[in-house]
Amino acid sequence: MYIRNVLETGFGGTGVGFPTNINRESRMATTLRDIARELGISVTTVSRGLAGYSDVAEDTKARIQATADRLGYTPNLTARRLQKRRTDTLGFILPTLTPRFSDPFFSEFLAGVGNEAASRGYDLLVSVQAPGSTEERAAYERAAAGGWVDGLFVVRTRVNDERITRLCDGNFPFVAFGRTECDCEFPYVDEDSAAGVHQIITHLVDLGHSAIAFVAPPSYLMFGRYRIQGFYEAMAAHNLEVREKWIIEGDMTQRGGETAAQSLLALTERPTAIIFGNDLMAIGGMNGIKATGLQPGVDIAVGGFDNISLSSYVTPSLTTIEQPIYDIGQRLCTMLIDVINERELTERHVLLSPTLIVRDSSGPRIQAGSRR
Amino acid sequence: MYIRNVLETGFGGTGVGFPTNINRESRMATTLRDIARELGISVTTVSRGLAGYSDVAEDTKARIQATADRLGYTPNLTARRLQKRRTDTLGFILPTLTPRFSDPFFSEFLAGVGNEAASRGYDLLVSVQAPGSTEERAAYERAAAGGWVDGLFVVRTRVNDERITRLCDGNFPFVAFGRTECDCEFPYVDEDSAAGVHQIITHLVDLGHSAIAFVAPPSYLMFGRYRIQGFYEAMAAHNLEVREKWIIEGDMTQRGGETAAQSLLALTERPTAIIFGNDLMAIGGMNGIKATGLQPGVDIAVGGFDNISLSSYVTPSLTTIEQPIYDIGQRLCTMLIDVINERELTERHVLLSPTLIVRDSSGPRIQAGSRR
DNA sequence: CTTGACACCCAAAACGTTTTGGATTATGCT
DNA sequence: AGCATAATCCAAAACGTTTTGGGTGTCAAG
Repeated sequence: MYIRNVLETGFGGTGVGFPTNINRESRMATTLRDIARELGISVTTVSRGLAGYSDVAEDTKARIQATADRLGYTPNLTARRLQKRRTDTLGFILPTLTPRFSDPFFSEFLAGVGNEAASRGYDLLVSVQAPGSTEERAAYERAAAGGWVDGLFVVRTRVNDERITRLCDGNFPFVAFGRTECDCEFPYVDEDSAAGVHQIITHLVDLGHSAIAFVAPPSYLMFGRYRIQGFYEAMAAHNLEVREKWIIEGDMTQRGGETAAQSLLALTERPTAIIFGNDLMAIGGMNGIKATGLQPGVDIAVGGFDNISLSSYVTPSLTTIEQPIYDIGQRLCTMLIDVINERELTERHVLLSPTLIVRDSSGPRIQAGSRR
Repeated sequence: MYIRNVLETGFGGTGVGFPTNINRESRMATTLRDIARELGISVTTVSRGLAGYSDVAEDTKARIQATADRLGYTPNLTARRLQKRRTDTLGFILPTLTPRFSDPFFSEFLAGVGNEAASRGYDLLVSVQAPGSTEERAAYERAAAGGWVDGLFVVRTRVNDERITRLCDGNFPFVAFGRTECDCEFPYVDEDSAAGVHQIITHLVDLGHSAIAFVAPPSYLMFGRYRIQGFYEAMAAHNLEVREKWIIEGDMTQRGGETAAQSLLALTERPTAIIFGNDLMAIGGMNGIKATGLQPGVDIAVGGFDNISLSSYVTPSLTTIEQPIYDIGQRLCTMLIDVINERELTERHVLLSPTLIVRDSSGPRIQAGSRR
């Protein structure tokens, strides 16, 4: 016999290859039609009644509501979305460097975005994809064209970020945490990383340091770029020499910070201070320093970036640059909702001034002994 | 004039009150119909062609694919979902105690779930809601009935968890991280918390401790309950006296651990060891201990729970009970997908045996001097 | 020259909602 | 009575996809 309606080959779309769902009979949700049939009125009236249109008599409204409650009616979101052509959902594609990541950055950002979204009646669709992967590209593609979400958050912007150019081209609503190098104009919130590095270097110089190393974030990330740039500028502004060996690119993890610190301390000419591109690396770095028998905050000054909630709890507590990720998430969320609803943004480009948080890891004033 | 079709009153459903979307004309996505019209064939054939049915001539398939690519076709997921009656989306309602949370637990769990989901072609819908709030209830209601998601993760199970009873009643696919006290049967993964506490207490007893305090997780959380219970049992097993004053309920945050530690050390009869209900509290607690001039790991032994990635980076490094949250997330995700697709689970109830990770915070063997 | 088998295609229905464009009846006003 | 107005209600279309239940033409075997 000739078999039809059976999927033999691969899939064309983005669907998934699971066996067709056997009828889950126990879960027959009640629909508008059920209510309508029950009351002997039309589906239209039920729909409009529930939606509160003045079109429907108060008395009818009440009866509709009553049977809706009795039958345990919940609107089918998918159908609603199809008709309204909006999903009331915001998308967020997590760029995880390592599959097994655990970056407080994300949970804090998610908290800010999530709380704000929830209070505005939006849901959050999260997808985890390796940055630059084809899967990531596919996810953005799907987002931009498939009615997957109403708008997107782009985080950890990259230098020449193809995600952004793609979304700009497609004219898809999105907001970014961070800037990028491209011609297109888009709403973003960013922290002035260069200014942050400047502050921390000034702080270290004030403490008497001049041999300052930098464990940089990956340079393909825009904020990495800015921080590195800021590092050079600030060093120049203080007339300090920059040694190329004292600049190492880290991978944003504790382990990365640890190994970076150790390789810096293995140099014949050691720095007296190390700035890390984020707190996670700084915390790992301090461990690396301890492992070589030195004390961070005493023998080596350490500075971080982000002020994650744990940085005040490590020992020594971490001198760092505050980055209010939660607030940024919240703010970006309201911005995105405004963009989606085509409201004018009061500010399309927000550049936050960082604040230095001095704790113990930068240590006390040192003798000018190590000056060169 | 009488105005119609304008929403004067509130909404009936779960919709949101934004102005009706002004036609975003620039974003007219191409549909199957566009492709069909272009090729002069039917929508059916286009759909089946893209889906790879043998129903369609190879040549036609190729032409369909070509124009689909040319027109930049992406299937409308909402329409697909409505028709297929499945969303290929898994739901996750984050119970955040404080609005401004930042718990590595969630980011790690999200990573595990998210990676697994992505590789299986599922998306993740995340909502942030305060535990026990009406909004949380509404979110679960919507999930269970509205075709919002295909299945749910329930985390941080509570004693007598109404979320679980509700989902069981509704026969909705879900899996839980943790058990609960109710009659219903459901798939879960949990760690044997009681056994974990047992291990850590045995470790402390081996080191010579007998005056052991416990900063417990909230007792309305099921794992809190188990850990408290385990504490009593283990103490009894070692013939150690439990002082009620040495048991404090914490709020799972660093700050909570800090204040708990300080109030324990303010007692006239001090414990020599403190076990914290999670690593976050333990890290905060160690700071509290330092603040009173004592050294954790030297004057006071400290144990945690979870083994978050930072616990090996604090000073002293934290002795704790490993809880492989990432793996649990991954495992729960495959379980949930199996449940959704009505496959038999190989294991419906997984109870993981914890492993003790000894680091510096539990300190060396002490004199039996403080024995009573 | 039938008769199947086969390869390819399609119209219509369905999913559950909202919107459109009236229809129907009652009410008040000249 | 005649006419506008108000108060309710509703059938049908639409959203974009997949599934159902066929149809049509070709070719080889009888």
